[in-house]
Amino acid sequence: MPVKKQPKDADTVLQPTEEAKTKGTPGAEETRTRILDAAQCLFAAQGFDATPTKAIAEQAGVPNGLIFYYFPTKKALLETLIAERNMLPAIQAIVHLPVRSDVHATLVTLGKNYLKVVKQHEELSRIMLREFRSHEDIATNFKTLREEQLRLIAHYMEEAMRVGGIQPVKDVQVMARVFLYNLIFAGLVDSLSNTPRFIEDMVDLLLCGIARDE
Amino acid sequence: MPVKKQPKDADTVLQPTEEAKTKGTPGAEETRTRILDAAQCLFAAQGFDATPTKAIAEQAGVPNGLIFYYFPTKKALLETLIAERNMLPAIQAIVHLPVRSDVHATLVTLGKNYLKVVKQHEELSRIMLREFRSHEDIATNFKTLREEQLRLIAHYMEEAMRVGGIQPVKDVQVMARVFLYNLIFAGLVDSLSNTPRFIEDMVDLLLCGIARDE
DNA sequence: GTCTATATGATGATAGAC
DNA sequence: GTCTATCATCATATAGAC
Repeated sequence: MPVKKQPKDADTVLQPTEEAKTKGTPGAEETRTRILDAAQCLFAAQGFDATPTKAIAEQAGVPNGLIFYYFPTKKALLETLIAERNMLPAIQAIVHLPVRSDVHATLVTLGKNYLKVVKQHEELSRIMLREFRSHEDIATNFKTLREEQLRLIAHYMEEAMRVGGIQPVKDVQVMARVFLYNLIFAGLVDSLSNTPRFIEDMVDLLLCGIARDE
Repeated sequence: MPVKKQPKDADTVLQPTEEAKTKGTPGAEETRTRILDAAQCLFAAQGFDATPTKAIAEQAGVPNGLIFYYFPTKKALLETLIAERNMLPAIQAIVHLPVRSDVHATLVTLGKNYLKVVKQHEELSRIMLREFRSHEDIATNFKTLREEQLRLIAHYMEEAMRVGGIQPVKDVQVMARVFLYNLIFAGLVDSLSNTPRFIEDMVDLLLCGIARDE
């Protein structure tokens, strides 16, 4: 059975195989990662069902059979991707940045950073958006992720407006939701509106034109 | 070769087969429709690649081989679905409704009607959202559809605010886009926020709290 | 137009040598 | 851990009887 770990950070490897220690041999961990990388890339581009394990093996540079040494089934490969490569930590990092007194600028920065994170996790996000109807666990993960993001963003917005001295016109929850949904859709579907301009316009709209260029 | 028509409205059938005229025999057109219905249902639930033609045939109550009498390939079946069952006419009907002097109420009605149309075309919309990355023609169709909807909604909003005597804070284009993207996402992904309350809150936010209960 | 039987190829997964 | 060869299954699509 393969070593199943949650390598959040690299370098936290438990027992780097003897060969990997001494020579340039790939090592089990790197092979596993290469398979995951290839699967992520292909699942995102063609979808889970349209991607043969053979294609994954080819892109990873390993024989087909080796995939099933590291993952019991093709589906487990998908589930591992979703479980191990979570974008939530990156979002948390963003909302821990300090807010400035300029609310508009703060929210625009938040939007740009958020879109940056989505782009960095684009393949995984696309996979989730595409497969969450077929796979219960992905649906759950996706939903939880959205709720967590909503919570974090709403909290950040609240803080930003408190510091900026702005009385929100409406519940911040609604603002956060409109903000989040638009950025997800803009980032994952309508790549054309993926411009800084769109974010500024949206924040402008959310803030009702006030607090601009404070 | 099968009769390829674009039955926008029913009853526009060209030559109802003799049997269909006289007896209760299904008739070619109905068989074709049943296959399309089954495909639509299954593609939406499991995805195109995960749906065998055999499953479509079973759900339609026809033998597997008959599918390929009406459609040359499985992919053609998908393309026919997208081409023949377009939701744009329904959207056009919505934005031809008269605007009232109460802008808030007008936009809330627009939102509710839009969500209703999306729900009526839910299966097709889900298919588009899921498959547009793999099929060029679906991507094009999807994009065009979004742009058309954006145009229609922006125009309708402009009219609503002109009649309501409200000076829009920002470009109506931005408002329309935020409105549309949120409703698509709410309707197709986050079914929980698919509530009248969400629409009202969103319109409230878009209108900056003004024009409420005029 | 409808149905049965089947060709042909690809797929996920396994066995076992190294 | 890595690799080759292969199994069993199921997929799309076709041929041809009715």
